[in-house]
Amino acid sequence: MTIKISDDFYEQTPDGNALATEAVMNTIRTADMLFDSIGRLLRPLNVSAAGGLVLGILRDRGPMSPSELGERLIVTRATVTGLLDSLERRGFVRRSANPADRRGLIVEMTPAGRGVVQEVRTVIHRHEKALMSGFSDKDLHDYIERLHLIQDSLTSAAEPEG
Amino acid sequence: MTIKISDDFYEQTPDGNALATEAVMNTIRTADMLFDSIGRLLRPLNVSAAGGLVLGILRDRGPMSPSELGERLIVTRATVTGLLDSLERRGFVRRSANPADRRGLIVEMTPAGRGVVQEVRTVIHRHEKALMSGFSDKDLHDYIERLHLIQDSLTSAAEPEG
DNA sequence: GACCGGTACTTAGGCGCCTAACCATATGGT
DNA sequence: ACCATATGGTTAGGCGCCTAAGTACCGGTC
Repeated sequence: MTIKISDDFYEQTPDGNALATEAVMNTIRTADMLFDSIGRLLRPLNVSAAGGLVLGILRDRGPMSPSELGERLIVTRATVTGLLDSLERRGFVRRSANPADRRGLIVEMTPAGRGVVQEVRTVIHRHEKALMSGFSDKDLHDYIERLHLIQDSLTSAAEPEG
Repeated sequence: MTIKISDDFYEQTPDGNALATEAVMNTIRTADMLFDSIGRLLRPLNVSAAGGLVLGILRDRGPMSPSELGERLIVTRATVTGLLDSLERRGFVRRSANPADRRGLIVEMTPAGRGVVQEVRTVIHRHEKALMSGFSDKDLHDYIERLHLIQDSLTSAAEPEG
């Protein structure tokens, strides 16, 4: 990501569909705004949105390897290295050797991390609820379903012989 | 952006709403997948998604200042500097002095940029149309409307005294 | 005509993401 | 045992984004 595109953008070509274009652009733009708003919310807690996710996973699932974190976050191991560097610098997380596999590490939260993760969660869930307060449960359901359809469409497009 | 979150993620807190959380997470995830897919599509053309947008705007609107580009893209001028550095390195864009204002620059496409932008547009619009082919126009309309509602909600949350 | 606040762009530094390449270790097959 | 291959993590380099700070210039005021 990230780029939002003014509404007036992107002339159509003959083989396009203006509504499809608008749907795609607005999905990206909305997500970007959401992500930014979460980042701003978390800033006072000294955590990034991505860092908050790492802590949340660690809290729910307990200590795990960087690789497993990467799988859950759906990012590469290289990205996890960077996230952990940052979280470790802030004292929220600790890397230790995995006694069962000398290549591997085990990542666990420190007490400081444990303290911040609850705040992160509370703040974010409150934010999400407020943002979506204009939607009924049915609306949200339909909306989520459409997102899933798009995701499916993307997945099958990416791996045609999946 | 960017982070996608496994579905099983994020335990709820009492003042949250699981559907709202899911809606937010899936919006971000979907957008990220969309953005990635566009990036992959554009890679053979030697343009990034953001670069493609810059070229598209320049094509539709003609030469303009970096500041105006930033407004249209909704990014800071610093970001535009980087985008233009990259596009200029690839020979798609040229910066020249603005005779009317010695602080300012004018950005315009080179012939190479003009050549690539049509390809970019065709490829992306075809992609978007294919992705959304399972949706009726009404579906797309409703979907886009919901995205707008979320954007409005975010905007009013960001500037309470707007 | 000197000054001051605002505007245009760049630079520096940080985060999050990626790919490619590189160690170290693990593991399965012969 | 030995080698090929696979896996775990890091590093290097690139992109896109940001904030903060710096330089250059504009325009209006006194």
